[in-house]
Amino acid sequence: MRKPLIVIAGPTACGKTVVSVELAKKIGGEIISADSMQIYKYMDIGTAKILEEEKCGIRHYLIDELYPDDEYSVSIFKDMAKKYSEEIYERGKIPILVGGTGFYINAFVYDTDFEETAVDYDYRQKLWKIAEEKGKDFVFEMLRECDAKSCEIIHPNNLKKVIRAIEYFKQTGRPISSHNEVERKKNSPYNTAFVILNMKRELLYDRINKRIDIMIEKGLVGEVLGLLEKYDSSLVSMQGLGYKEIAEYLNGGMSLDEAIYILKRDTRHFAKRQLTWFKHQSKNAEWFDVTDGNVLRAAEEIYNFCREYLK
RNA sequence: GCCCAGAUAGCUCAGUCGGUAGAGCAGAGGACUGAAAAUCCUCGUGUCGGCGGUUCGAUUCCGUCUCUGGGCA
Repeated sequence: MRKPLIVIAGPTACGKTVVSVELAKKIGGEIISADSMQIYKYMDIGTAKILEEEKCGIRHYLIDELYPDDEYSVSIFKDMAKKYSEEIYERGKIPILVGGTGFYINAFVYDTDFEETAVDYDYRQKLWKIAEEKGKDFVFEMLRECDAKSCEIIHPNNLKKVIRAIEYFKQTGRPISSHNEVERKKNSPYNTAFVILNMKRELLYDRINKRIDIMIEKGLVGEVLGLLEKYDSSLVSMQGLGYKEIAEYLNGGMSLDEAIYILKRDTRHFAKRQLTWFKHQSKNAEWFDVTDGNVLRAAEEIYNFCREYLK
């Protein structure tokens, strides 16, 4: 018997947080955040992190658990999420995976195997340097020697992925392309009610723009300033939307207006990428339109949809 | 009122020594399996301001009108 699991996904600013709390109340669920940025402490305004009072007593996991200079990745997420979900089942509750990081969600839902190898940062650095000196194509040809199949899948310009594929081969002696093929065919160990929230594009973009204005009003600049006093701007956490743009403004790279313009634009682009992911990578998902902004109605409909999976 | 400079894609602009046009941004679509809020790929027809004239042919040259900057009064 597969264990019940609820997933609430959707693009940024579509209202996942509020809907998920409503649903958790109805079904006796606890929330696990599938978000690559809300995991970090001190990054509150820019990540639109849920406030304590908004949690309504519902337990939330994987929020505020790491420091901005801690390592975080799909693999770490999956392990932590798995640990928490088991605790939730033991307590007789239902885990609700909520977030916009589709890659993380799939890793958990399909229990993707990331093997035991550690990330080899030095080797990545070395390959990055080779690319700088001899060009991306040179590194791409290096990949061809160990994993020709990946060369058909990965674009030569996508250095990051080319390097990861080479790193994977170095560590395991097997091509990442065949590993991916196996993982992709996996069946989920969960009986998942996969919910995706969406709304009219125009409205979504409008909400994103407004949300960023509110972040600025709430003091995003001060938050980033505080982070920069303690942490390096090259950290992965500091590449998050809202952090890298404001950091650039604070470093004198652009005006505040420019930074805000770019932040809004890039967040819109990000929302589009999320939607593309869900559209094609989230199989058997049920889409719910929340254009009308009626959270209670949405929660009710989603509740009815989920009940099937909880029997 | 006079003089100058503009008016071309949603925006900023390039260009056509006369053969109906192209960049960046916006926008749209897509990929993705240990950096994912990351990384990468694809997509550009629009009365070339209006009306006349010259010409086989005008967005391009000429005239005129309208609008927008700037200058002089």
